[in-house]
Amino acid sequence: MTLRVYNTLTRRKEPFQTIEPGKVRMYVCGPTVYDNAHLGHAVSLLVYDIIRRYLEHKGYEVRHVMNYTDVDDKIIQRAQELGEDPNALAERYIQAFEKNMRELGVLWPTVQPRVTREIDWIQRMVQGLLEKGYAYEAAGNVYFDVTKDEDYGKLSGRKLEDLRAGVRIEPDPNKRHPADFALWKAAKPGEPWWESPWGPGRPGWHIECSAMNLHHLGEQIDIHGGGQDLIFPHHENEIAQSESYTGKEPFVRYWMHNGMLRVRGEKMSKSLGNYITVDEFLAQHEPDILRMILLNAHYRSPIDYDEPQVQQAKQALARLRNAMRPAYPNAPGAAQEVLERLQAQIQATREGFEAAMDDDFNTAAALAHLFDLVRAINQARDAGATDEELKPAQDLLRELGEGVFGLHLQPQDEQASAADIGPLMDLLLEVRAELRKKKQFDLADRIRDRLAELGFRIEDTPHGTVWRREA
RNA sequence: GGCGACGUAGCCAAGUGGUAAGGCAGGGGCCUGCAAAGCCCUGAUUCGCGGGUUCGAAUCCCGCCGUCGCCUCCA
Repeated sequence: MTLRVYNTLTRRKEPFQTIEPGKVRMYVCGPTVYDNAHLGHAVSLLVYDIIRRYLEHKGYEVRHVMNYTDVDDKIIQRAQELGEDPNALAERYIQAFEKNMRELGVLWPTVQPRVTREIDWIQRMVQGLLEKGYAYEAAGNVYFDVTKDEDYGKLSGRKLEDLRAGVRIEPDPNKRHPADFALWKAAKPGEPWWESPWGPGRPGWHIECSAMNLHHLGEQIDIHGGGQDLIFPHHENEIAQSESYTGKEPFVRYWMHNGMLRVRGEKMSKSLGNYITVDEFLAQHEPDILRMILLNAHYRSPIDYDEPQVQQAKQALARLRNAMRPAYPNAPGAAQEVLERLQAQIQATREGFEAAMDDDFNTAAALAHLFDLVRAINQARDAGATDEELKPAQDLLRELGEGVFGLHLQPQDEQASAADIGPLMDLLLEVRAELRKKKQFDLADRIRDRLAELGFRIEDTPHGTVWRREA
């Protein structure tokens, strides 16, 4: 089965073929670091994390680049408001962002370039675009001339005439066409600047990604990802710059765009003020809950964030985790027929999961296959299967649920601490079993309740009492 | 105004020509002293609405209604 990926450029799912066999060059647009990350940023991180995990699961070696925009209007403005050095401000938010990345458990990008450290590559591209006649200078600025680019608008499906008509802000008098965009911006007093052939200034927003791609991945790449809100103008402009500069098409084989996170039907964004920061979310919920919310939908669909969603994800996650629980105490072993059914489900799950993921990373369908496996595991456990007998199915659940989806189905620390208190817990449960035998349920329940307060859940199954630590 | 996406049970959601996955919530049952977890059974004759194409459509076409995104910085 081959992977098929939806390409925004062609608006179709296409067979996934990399430039170099077995290797994927993937670029994902990172944040502008002028404030704390909100859940929208987290969605993007998690979506491409899951995509990358699946590619690696399939055996690809992924070179994953995620940039930081660490110099731009908003950073400068914010720094001026706070009386802080723009570089220091950017650095502060990069650190905060990376803390969130660690908390969310995303695989670390191979390279994390920053605009301020790529100035020479950026200038080289600007210069090249000028020389080739795709750009022009005006008052210390350099603009890309969209009329020189034959197929400008192909990604977002826009025509130049429409853009001219639809301009909402007053056109920059330096621009020849309203859709022209800055490659290099002349520095205003008090702004960070670099020396250049066109005078002191700094890079425009779009050129950085083109330059970083060229520098870290090459003239042509396999996957370029980002939020759907970046399709226009950001990615459209990237294509224009990169293809005009290198003369090679396509710049990107597969343009991927994730759906927006919404709140009460509207996009979660800074400007609307309807956002929840990653820190705020993580103070209330574990990161896997956000992962579950995403896994339950397709990455290209918008997702509404609300409390019911969170609760549903939480319950679903608990169901996955419960399947990882051990066999009942003194399990006698399941009947041959039961084990055969479990074995058949293992096979069906592996195949179904991969087929779903191969279809443009259909995580919702893949997750459904995981739940089928969950049911089979629980059935087998109820039928008396031993740990040994459950192991192959649970191993698969862990391989796919943890390895590909990035969930934590069996936290390491829980197991470690469990080992330490095991004997103590056995003693307590022994006493409690005596109490129950003597029908002293008030005392037995008190032990159960008190242990629950301490974070240990006791459950009396038909086969004996089991306990586990609760998060 | 232009470009694009979406509308499937109470909720989330997959499914893009062959007769509606999965999860959450709910109801009934099993198990249990109770609880929890788990298991079994249970829900859309129907996929925003109206036409059309087809032997057959949630899936294709046309129209309408509604929601959202982009066109300005945004993951």
